Amino acid sequence: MSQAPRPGPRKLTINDIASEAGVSKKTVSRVINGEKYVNEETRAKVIEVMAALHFSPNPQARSLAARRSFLLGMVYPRVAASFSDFMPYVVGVQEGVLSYCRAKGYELVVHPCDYEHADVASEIDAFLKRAEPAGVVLLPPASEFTDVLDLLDRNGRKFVRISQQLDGHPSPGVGCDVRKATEAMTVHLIGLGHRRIAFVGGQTSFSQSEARRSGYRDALARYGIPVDDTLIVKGLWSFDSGKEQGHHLLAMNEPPTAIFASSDEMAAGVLMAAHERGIDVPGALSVAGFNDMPIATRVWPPLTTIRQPVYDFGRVAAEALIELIEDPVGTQPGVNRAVPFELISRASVGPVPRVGVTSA
Amino acid sequence: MSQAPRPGPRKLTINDIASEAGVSKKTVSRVINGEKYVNEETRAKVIEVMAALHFSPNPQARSLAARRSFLLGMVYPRVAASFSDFMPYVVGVQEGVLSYCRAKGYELVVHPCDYEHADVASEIDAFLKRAEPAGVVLLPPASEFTDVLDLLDRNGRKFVRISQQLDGHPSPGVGCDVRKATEAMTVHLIGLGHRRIAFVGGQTSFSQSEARRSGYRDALARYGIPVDDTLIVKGLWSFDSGKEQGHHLLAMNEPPTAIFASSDEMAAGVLMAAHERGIDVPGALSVAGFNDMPIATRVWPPLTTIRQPVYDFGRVAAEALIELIEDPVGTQPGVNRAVPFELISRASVGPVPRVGVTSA
DNA sequence: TTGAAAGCGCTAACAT
DNA sequence: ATGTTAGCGCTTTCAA
Repeated sequence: MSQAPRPGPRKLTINDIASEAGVSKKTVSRVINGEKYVNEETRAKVIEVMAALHFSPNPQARSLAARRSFLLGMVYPRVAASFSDFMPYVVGVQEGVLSYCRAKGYELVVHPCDYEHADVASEIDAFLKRAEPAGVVLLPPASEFTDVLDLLDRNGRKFVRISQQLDGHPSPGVGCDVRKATEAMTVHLIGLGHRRIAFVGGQTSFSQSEARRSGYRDALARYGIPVDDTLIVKGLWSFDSGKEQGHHLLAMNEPPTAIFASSDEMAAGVLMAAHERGIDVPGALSVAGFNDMPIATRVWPPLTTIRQPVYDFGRVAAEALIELIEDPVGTQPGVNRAVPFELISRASVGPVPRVGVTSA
Repeated sequence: MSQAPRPGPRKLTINDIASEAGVSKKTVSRVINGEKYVNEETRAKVIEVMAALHFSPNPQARSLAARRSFLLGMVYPRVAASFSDFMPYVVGVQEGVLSYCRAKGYELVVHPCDYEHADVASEIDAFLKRAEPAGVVLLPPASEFTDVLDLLDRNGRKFVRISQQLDGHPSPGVGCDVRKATEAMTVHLIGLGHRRIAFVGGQTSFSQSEARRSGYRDALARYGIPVDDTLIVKGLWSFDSGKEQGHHLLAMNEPPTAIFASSDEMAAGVLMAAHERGIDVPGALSVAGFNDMPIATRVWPPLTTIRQPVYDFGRVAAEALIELIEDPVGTQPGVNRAVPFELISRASVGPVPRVGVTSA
């Protein structure tokens, strides 16, 4: 019967390997940890015995004795139900982190958390106490909550932030320059002749919303285009809010010729609003998104957008974190690592329409 | 300076709590583990001291001494790059698992793995050896690979499968009856007058593809509709393959009036093919999907589909797994738990067109 | 380059 | 209801 509570052969320990290989347990330990000063023949013998017996050292015992954990933590928002545009971001980062930490012998403990309720900082702290990972990668929005960062700092936790605000805290940060990316997209639209460019931002509580908005403003300023505040609206990052704001903008007396939404999810919502109003995209309206999520190529027309290399975020963050853990003296704590973004041009953006015909 | 390698106050141990509370360390241990036979006053005192000192027991030491892990593992396919339709499934299950295992004091170690290369069974086995979780939740396709299940069994691992094939192995399984769900959707289409119903299945190597196909066949049989094999095609679960198969089907001399794709991703691809051919959905063609993923409501028209309660899969699987771990004698190993599916009716499916006009 | 002894922080087994 | 002792499987420290 499957999974019956049978005793099984007693689990192998380092002692079994030691006696089988004819060395002391300490020597086996040295081989396991790749230490220097082991005779190459001894090492080979030990490795051979371990392989033959399918031995694998007990990670908990190792952690206890060495006073170090072989676990890395990752903190991010719950994304299954709401907030789903963020899902590919989280998963991408997660796989990036794993690609590196596996190679370094760490496993990943995940901690999605609810940001609606309660005291997030102590919730995260409690997680760290329960799991005791060697370090933790923080994704937005936790990576941008000062009270979280300060608490972790006070408790001597090692962490790396993945954030749009690299210089938001004196701890290592990884991310793209979002302000610059937003500016690049806006310049792209201006280059196609657009002048009435609307901007659908996110909730102001997220600092990245602000970064995106200022990139938009800077680009307009650079080309001497006056900022029309009625063209700057706020969504909630969601599809529905994008649709709502799209309808709002397209119902204006003098509607924009281009709408730049600061997430693909919202851009898809804008697209839906245009469809519902019979407005041709990109003939009468250009729509741009942000993030290059899967949805960007699932809608019609596919979205021009900004790609953030989320997998790289994860890999680079894991790299920085493991450096911090394994070489706490050599590492500059506050060093940030910027990863380049990419403007992806697809069919949802085109030249400004010749005449002011934008609605049916 | 943030995250400097400072010594910090020596970490608290159970001994500190014991002396502070004026009891032995064993009593503290009893309180931590919620054991019976502790005087209520003593218990209260210990709890008070632990709270006051912000004490949290070292999980690694606990695991070592008690010879049990407080980690649960989760094995699933890598979904960031390819295969992205599966992402919400994985994330949903993950959050379901977490909702239950946190409540029970377990943390979750994740293991996305590549199924393209190598020996999956030993790859998973190596993960279990490195992390030594108390048990593991297997998602498809690992949950349907007999060699994986057999190896885990031989090694005395505790696991629960989330799978479409509940009776595919004598170990606990959680999932929906997919054959029945496919049948229900086909019957739904038949009820709307459709007779030429195409079916876009998945890769035959996945057993769930077969279950879905047979549900389709059964429904047709029940209504005395002959099976036209040219209407049964294979995709790769992906958007692109759905689009390709959609074009193929719609280019037929006598094209189907309804296309039932066995994933939303593929259904979205079919929709795209219809758009490209100027075929009105649902006026001239009905399109149904499977899974009720976010994309189902991001396309136009939104997809009629089958919802699988993935969060519940996760929660129920964690429940079953922890039962297996904590009460290995009382649990029936082979007990499966079916979770009900739901047919979600949206605008992509309508009555069969009056005349045979299906293309522009 | 190797080994012996001590102990990481906790729980099991057996007292009392 | 509580305490004592021994040890979980490994690494550290120090000696050889």
